Amino acid sequence: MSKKKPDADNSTEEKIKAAANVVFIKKGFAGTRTRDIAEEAGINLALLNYYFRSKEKLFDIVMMENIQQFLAGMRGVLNDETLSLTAKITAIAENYTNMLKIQPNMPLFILGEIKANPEKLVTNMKVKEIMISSHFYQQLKAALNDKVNPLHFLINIISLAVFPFVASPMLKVIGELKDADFDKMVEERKKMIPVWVDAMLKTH
Amino acid sequence: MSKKKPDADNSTEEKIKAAANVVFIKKGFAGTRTRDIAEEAGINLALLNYYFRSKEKLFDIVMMENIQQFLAGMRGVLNDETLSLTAKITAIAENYTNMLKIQPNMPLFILGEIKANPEKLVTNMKVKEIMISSHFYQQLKAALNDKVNPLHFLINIISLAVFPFVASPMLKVIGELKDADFDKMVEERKKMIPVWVDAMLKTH
DNA sequence: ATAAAATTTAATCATATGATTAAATTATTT
DNA sequence: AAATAATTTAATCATATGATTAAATTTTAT
Repeated sequence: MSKKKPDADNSTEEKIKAAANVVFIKKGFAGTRTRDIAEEAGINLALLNYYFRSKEKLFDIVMMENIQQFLAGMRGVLNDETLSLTAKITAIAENYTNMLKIQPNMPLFILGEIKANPEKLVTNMKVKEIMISSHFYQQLKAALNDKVNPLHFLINIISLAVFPFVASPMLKVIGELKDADFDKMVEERKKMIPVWVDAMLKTH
Repeated sequence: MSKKKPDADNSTEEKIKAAANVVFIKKGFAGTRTRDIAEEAGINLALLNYYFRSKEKLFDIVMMENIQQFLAGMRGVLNDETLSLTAKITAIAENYTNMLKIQPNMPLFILGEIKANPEKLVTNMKVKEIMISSHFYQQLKAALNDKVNPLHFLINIISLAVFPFVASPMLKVIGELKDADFDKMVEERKKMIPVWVDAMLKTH
């Protein structure tokens, strides 16, 4: 039962998960071959099944850890009672942008897989509670005087921050953007999104 | 060379394309089995290859027609010189929303497949020309006095209109939305998006 | 050092899936 | 109606891919 290398992290298992993450995010579940994951991890195919039993089990684990990590990052900001609404929006936009600059393929991957299998999200994560019961959501509600469903603004903020990454291949064509130009735009948006959202809020 | 039924539209071919559209949009390229398309079309598998030679060829055709149809719908609005900028934004938001209510899975499908194969878009479509050289884009540029890249607002408008559909499975969980509630929100957004975008424009 | 346990591998299996073929059926032309 | 062309099908092929197995190797415990 004891580990081969109790001092190091369970390196093989982690290596497979990291490799799976890379390949799954790049190709989606259906497009991924377990052999690709094995190669990316520098191990044999059988070893993958030895550790994770099946492609789907491995996928579920990697997927869940991704979402968990994502929510963890956001949770702190959403419930920091010292931050004003505008300050929170700024922090959210920065959080998303910084994360997505590192993992630009994540949103499309997550959205695609949730669509393919919505019940997994419902069952395993408590996204709803984290969002709706957050201090941020209450501030939003207050700012809107019950005139508009706050969900609209949750959508708006996430849209403005995330959509550019989801649509980046198309934007690069339409706008003839190099990677550096895209980065520059995304940085500009970090600053402008809070201003824009403030202006939108004031229309109600 | 003559057709079996010259009066009717080439019904079998069209039936296969329609079926392929349904299945591809639902499952993506990798997740789609040609047998599923055949079944959906009510024909035999071999017939699919008889007409379209291969899965990929069929996919390319269906994909291109989708994008073409989409751009065609937008093109008229973008270049209608009688419409003010705000009127165009209203029309764009309505156009997108109405289209996406019928084909809600389209954006995720298109974005996913473009990511998997960006060069196809570049080669076959002239998205860039249609967008950047449009009357709409010039109006946007004028309204911004060269202070901000107009591309930001192209992104903003599309984000606000399209993202809710891309993220709908997640939104339905977060906001506990039934299909009817989601429809209602989307209808509300049709009216609010132009107001919001106006407010955003005025911040520059 | 030896035994036991854990890890890794090569080889193989079973199935799914894109594609082809040759024959049968249906429509069109003469 | 007969001949020709177009359409449709069942059967089959070839390959890709997820998974398993049994043996080899490496690590850990005694």
